[in-house]
This record gives sequence, C-alpha cells and structure tokens, in this order.
Amino acid sequence: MQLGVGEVVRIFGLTSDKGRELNGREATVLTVGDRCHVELAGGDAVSVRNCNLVRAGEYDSDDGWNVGRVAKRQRTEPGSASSSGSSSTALAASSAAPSPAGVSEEGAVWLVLSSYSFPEGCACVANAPIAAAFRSLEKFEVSVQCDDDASEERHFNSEALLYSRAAAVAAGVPFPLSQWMPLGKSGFAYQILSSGSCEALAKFESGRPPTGSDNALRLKNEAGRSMGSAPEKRQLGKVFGLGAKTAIDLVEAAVSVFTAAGCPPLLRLGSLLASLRHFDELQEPVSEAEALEMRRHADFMGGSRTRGRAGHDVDLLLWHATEPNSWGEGEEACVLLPLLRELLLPAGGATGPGLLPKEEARLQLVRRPHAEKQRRDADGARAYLPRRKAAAARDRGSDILHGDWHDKAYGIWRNTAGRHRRIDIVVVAFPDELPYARLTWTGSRTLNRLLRHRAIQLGLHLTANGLTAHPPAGRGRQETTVVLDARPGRERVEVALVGHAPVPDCTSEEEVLRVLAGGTDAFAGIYDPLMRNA
DNA sequence: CGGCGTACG
DNA sequence: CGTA
DNA sequence: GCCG
Repeated sequence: MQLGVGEVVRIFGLTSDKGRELNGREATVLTVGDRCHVELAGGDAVSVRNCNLVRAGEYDSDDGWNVGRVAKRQRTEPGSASSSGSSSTALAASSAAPSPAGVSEEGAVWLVLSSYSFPEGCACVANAPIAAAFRSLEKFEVSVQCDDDASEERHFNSEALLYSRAAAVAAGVPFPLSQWMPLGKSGFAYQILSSGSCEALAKFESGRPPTGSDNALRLKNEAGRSMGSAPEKRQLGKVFGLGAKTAIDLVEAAVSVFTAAGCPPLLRLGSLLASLRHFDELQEPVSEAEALEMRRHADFMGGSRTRGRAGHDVDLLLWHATEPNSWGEGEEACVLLPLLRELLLPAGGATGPGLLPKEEARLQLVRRPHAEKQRRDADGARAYLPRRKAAAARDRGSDILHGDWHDKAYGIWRNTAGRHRRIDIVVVAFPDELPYARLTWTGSRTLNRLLRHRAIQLGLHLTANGLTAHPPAGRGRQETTVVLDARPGRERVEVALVGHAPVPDCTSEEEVLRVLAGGTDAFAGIYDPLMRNA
C-alpha cells in the first residue's frame, strides 16, 4: 500500500514495549518509504514500518456500496410459502411445458450454478413459494433427523440435502417451474402453487410424521428418531448454542422448560441462558442502519467490509491489503483480540452498546497459533496449505489436510438502541485468501456445499483458505489437470498439479468460480457476492 | 454401491 | 455436541 | 434419494 505525505494513518501490530503503546493511535504521514515517519496527535514523530500502518477510516472502494446493497437484498422467508395467489398464472403455463426430460437433478444443480442463477432480485416470483417451501422442508428434516453426515448409527440426511438443492433450483430458475417441467398433480410444485402448501409441509407443520416417496408413513428415521413434533424441535433448535440434537432430546423427553419466563437451569447454563433471554430479539431482522453501526466499530482495520444481510445477524469480514492479519503469538500481534478488547462490554451488567462478555452471553472465539501461519516450506509456499504427500501419508487417510486459518468470533452485540443482535467477526488470514474467505462467508450454506461438491468432482478441494488439488488417497505424485480458462475466443489454459498443489492464479472470486466451472463463465451469475441467495 | 462440504471450539 |  |  502506497501512503502519501499528509495522509492520516493508524498504527497497528507493533510488538515492542514502546510500539505497543502506539498500536491503535492515529498519526499523519510525514515521509514515505519502507519506513514512514509519522506525527502523532500530540506532536511526537515516530518511525514506523509501512506494513504497520493503514489509512485511517479507509475501506475498499465498494465498501459502502456493498453494505448498502446487501442489506437490501431479497430473502425469501422460509415459512412464508403460504398462499401467494400467483398460482393460477403459474399453473396456466404448465400445459405448454417444454420437455425437461433428461434434465437430471445434477443438471438442475448445474442450472442453478450457471447463468440461470440468482439474477437481480430473485429469479421468478412464481417460483418463490416453491423455493420457500423446499427450504422449510429442509429445515424440518434437519429438525427431526439432525444433519448428521458423520459417525455410524446416524445416517446421512439425504432428504434435507435434496430439499436444499431443490430450493436452490427453484430460486435460480428465471421462469416458472411449470414451464420448465411438467408438474404432476401429486407433486410438490403443483400442490404448492395451487394450495400454497404441500402434503409433506402440512404434515410437518402439524407435528405429524410425513409420508415418504413410497407412500408409507415415515414414523421414524433410520436412526430411530421420531419424525413427529417437528415445529417444536425446529423452534427450539434456533437457540444460539442449542442444536438440532439437543432440541430433539428435549422435546422427546417432554421437557417443557422454555415456556415459563424464568428459564430453569439446565444443560449449558450460563451463557445459554443469555441466549434464551435474547431469543426474541435474535430472531428479528437486522436493519441496514444497525449493520452500519456495528461496522463502525471495526473500522480500525484497512479494508473492512461488511455483509449486513437483512437476516438475523451481521457478519464483519476484515482483512489487510498486504499483510497477514495475525503475525505472531501475542495479543499485540493479533487483530482479533485487540478488536474484541475494544468491543467487549465489562462483565457485571454494563449498559450501552458493545459485545456482550462471555459471562452474559455465548461468545465463541476461533483462533489458531499465529506463528504457524508464518511457517513456509522450502519453496516459500505456506506450510499449512496441504500440498505435500507427507502430511496425508502420516495420517490415517488423506483426510487431515488443512485448517481454517481465519480468526473468528461469534457473539451477541447490543446496539445503541438496546437491541441484541448476533454478530460474527472474521479476520482473513492472508490477503490472497480473501476470495476464498468471502466466497465462504457470503454463503449460502447450500451454495458452499454445491461449489465444494463440484470441486470434488474436478479432483479439487475447496475451503475458506484456498483451492487445492486433491488426488485420491493412494500413491503420491498424481497429477490433477485443472482447466483455468476455456472461454471461447481465448487461448485455452490448463495446468497439471502435482499432489496437493494449490490451483494457481486465482486472485478473485470470479477466477475461483471460473475454475469450478471448468474454465468457462457458466457461473457468471454468482460472480457478484450479492447474487448468491441460493 | 459409496458418497453426499468443510472447518473449528 | 456446538458454531460458521 | 440421486449420481457417478
């Protein structure tokens, strides 16, 4: 970052005793260079390395644009699938349906990820109730079965996965589904469009077990869990700190503890009670003004970007344009901890705006040893990126490949109006990992799963930190061919990656998505982070 | 018939 | 088990 | 419950 004389900067990341007192202070640039002379507010001048300075109050050029637009972006509310009166027009077209025969579900997923996906606003209003119903069905399935994809006895929640994909399709197709495929009278889409709901949804909503595709009642799933009482389980599972499993156990045991005002002590007491106390507020949509207010408190970092969605939380994604955002062991060499120190309210029932301390609410920190981030392989590559055979070989499979090296905090924020909101803060580890971090934290969850599923099919491995080759577990040194560019009218670019080498030359989300689209622009519809509603 | 996203506290 |  |  080139600073200019006279610019106002902020000092950060100094580790000496003297330097620590300077961290966070503003100064004016007197001379520029590898080291800059800067003048502090009191008039003292000090010499600070360029990489320990950031322009005060500076954001990426699109920052304000982003937070403004994202806060306004449309979200179809799950559960609002109810009669939207648009049925007749949507159904009228069904007789003229072009044949979708041969459009497999995977083909449909591809459609979602290609040019049909997430056009401005939302694809096609006629499909909105269908998408909402599928999302709702997904949530009910998770509420009664959990989301298990791990460990024996529990089974993979295929129903929830398929419902989420189906919702993505319905949300992405820009014309009425009835035009795209014939709607069978007993099918989901037909029922939803004609009555506002469907049999499966109605059963879930009334707490009864649904009917399977074989027309048999799904009283219990393969893990023996009851499929009933879905609304109660779904509601309970929304508590920050309580998941589907615990919600199921509580409901099934007929423990009616969350009804009374007093919330009797159980399970994870302390901070869970705070989550419960703020339950209603934490379900409210967060306004753009509130998102902006929360963002202000993180502005000490250069290049901070806010994603305030009109949802139920605010995500702050911070990065530095040139430097790793945590560079050593101590708190002074960390971005997240000093920031939290600034934001945290004192324990003991302080009033005013800020982040609730862990005594009063759930506050989860995610941090890795920063010194590890700096370790480099002999060739200069980041040591934590999976690339050598050795790491995989000495572990049980090809499994243990990497970590998520972005520091994070999840908590509850009280704003100036006294309202409580969920807040997530993510600090990008290295500047070049920003596209992967933003891809991940922009979501949705389903989009992440679709993209990562695609990466697998291409022999790749996509995480919040990068995109690497992921050869099958066996003998090492296998090559993975990756198509970087296959756009018409351009020179085709392929690269052969050895072992777990990272995919090169991905400096933007667009380039990452192009690789995942086999070098094409098939995913152009989601290059813009605001278009990723699926 | 195995796999279904990936990671951390 | 919880979280993103 | 669908795909490779």
